[in-house]
Amino acid sequence: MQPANAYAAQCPTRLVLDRVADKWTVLVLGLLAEGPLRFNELRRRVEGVSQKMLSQTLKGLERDGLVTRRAYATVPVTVEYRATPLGHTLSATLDPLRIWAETYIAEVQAAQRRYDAVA
Amino acid sequence: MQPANAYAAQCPTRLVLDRVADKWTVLVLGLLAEGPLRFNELRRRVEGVSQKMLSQTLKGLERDGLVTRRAYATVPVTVEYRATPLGHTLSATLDPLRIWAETYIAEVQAAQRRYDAVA
DNA sequence: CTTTATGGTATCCAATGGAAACCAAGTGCC
DNA sequence: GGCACTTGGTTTCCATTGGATACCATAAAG
Repeated sequence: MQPANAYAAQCPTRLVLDRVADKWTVLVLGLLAEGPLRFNELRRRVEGVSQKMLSQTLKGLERDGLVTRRAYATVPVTVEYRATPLGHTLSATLDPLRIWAETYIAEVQAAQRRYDAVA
Repeated sequence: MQPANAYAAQCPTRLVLDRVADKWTVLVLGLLAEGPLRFNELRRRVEGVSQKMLSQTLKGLERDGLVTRRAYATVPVTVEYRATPLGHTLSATLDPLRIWAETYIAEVQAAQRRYDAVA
């Protein structure tokens, strides 16, 4: 088995990076790392996500073993999502990304204004 | 000014997260953090990236102040890209993501096989 | 009897991504 | 002289994706 190398096109790491380097994944997993949430609660908290994309994102996260889904036979049905231990390790590495965005947003926007002024 | 919050739809942080949570951005910036590279060298190293997407990714990174572009009037023209200090801070926060992917790839793939076996 | 809530799926259209062709300028090759 | 090859792109076209909207079953509340 070859060493993992995300820069090689056929490396399976690339597939994982694809899934992980995704806007909704970062946001959804970030919330689930704080505690379990239900579908519509996630939908309200992650502003702008459509039902389709949230459903799709959660399915992907579940398939990757990052999130578990539990349905309760209440009425209406209750479905609870929570991060697995593996999901928590990923969320922990994604936290700095959200923090970076919030920290350097002003610098990035200033750079954008400079760039756009020239062009 | 409101505090940055990536979960709010209108928050500019969301825009930054969009750009940053991108496959090609992660890979390209990761290489440029190691040292300056030319366009076609990047293209060869980031396997599978098309000229269009590489060009687009680099333009975005430049606009965000994460990468600088320098053209030399050689023949054929030489264009060199390098990470800015800001770009280095982002790359440093993205490194753990690539490392996570390479570390846990086996676990993720095992989870996928389990999931697919049930379905 | 209509509205509300749950957690989705189905459908449609716009936007995005990728493959391939094309471009200019100059150098080497035959 | 003429063809191919290099650089760093842009353009064009088509397939895939994303998002908005409508729809579904079930049951409780008003």
